[in-house]
Amino acid sequence: MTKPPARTRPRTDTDFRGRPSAREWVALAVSLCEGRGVQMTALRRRVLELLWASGRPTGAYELIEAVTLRESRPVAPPTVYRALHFLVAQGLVSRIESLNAYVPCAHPERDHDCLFFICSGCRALVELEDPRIGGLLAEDAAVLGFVATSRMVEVQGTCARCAEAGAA
Amino acid sequence: MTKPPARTRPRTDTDFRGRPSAREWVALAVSLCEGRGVQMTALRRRVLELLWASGRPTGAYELIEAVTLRESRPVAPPTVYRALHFLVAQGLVSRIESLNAYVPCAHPERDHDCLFFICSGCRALVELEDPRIGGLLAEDAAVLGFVATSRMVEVQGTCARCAEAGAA
DNA sequence: CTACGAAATGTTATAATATAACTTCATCGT
DNA sequence: ACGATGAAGTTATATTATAACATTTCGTAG
Repeated sequence: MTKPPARTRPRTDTDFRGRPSAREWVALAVSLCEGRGVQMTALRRRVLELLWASGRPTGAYELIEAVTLRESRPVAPPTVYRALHFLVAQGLVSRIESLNAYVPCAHPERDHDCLFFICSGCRALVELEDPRIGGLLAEDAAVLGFVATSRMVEVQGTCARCAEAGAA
Repeated sequence: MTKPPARTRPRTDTDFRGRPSAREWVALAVSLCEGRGVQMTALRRRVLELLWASGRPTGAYELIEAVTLRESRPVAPPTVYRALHFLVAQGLVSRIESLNAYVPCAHPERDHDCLFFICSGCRALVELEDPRIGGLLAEDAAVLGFVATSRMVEVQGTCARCAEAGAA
């Protein structure tokens, strides 16, 4: 009774680290940019690699430090912020508003309608696709005559692992 | 086929300004606090009134200025931030993450599962309740073994009025 | 009534996040 | 080479938020 008929199964990557190797994933991003006629420059790529390597939501200033280290030269905020803007615009990276942080998008090849589950215990993030949510949001937007350009759905809480461990 | 069976109708206030008068609404907030045994102090109430009066998502520093004016004395950031934390914790105010701004919650008496539609044309915000979204999020969380404590759903776009006017 | 504790607020300084404005560099087509 | 364009460098600053500690307020136990 409380269980609605399963229509489309939500799909998750449980932990977005892992599966595609860094190289595969970055290569995909590069080819997407080529296909769109936009430039995946060295800097943008570096930011993308570092973000992927981090394996968790990462703040801009943390990235600035990481790029500085990796390039062995000081890199100022606007440089990294510009790269991030580009990557977000290309759908390769999502900004997590409730953390002021950034994550690589697990499936940049698909037009993404992602939900983010953020564990306050371990700071990990799980990205999940559930097209049903997008459908309802579209429906609600239509009722309002509202033309949506982007959506963000972020759920705070405790992941399974941390819940077991009794953390918060 | 594409239309799911309507279960619960979404409900909106179209524009959260208007309907309840400032006095009614603040009185409701006060009585909720009494019922919970928490203190609605003069400062917290002042912040709430100013937020309600503003009629749109309002930044913390804008509120600081407004309180300063209204109280005819300088008020420092922590003072207002503390009031905002309290009001958010009590469900009287929502923080809009994608704007770094705050809005009074239209229906503090109900446990809220609100969606926010944010117009980039006129900066207005529409709050909408759609229990179906909360249901799906709960379902997805369950699949992950994730224990949710709070959610945010924010949709950016253009409201009906601005769309007509051809704004962006 | 006063002394205490708890909660709220005041005060000062600073942290964390992000962008404005302008300059320089690289690349590409002519 | 030349100029146009987009990217990146550079400097300064805006915006948002909190840490840390002092003071006030107020109910209540003694």
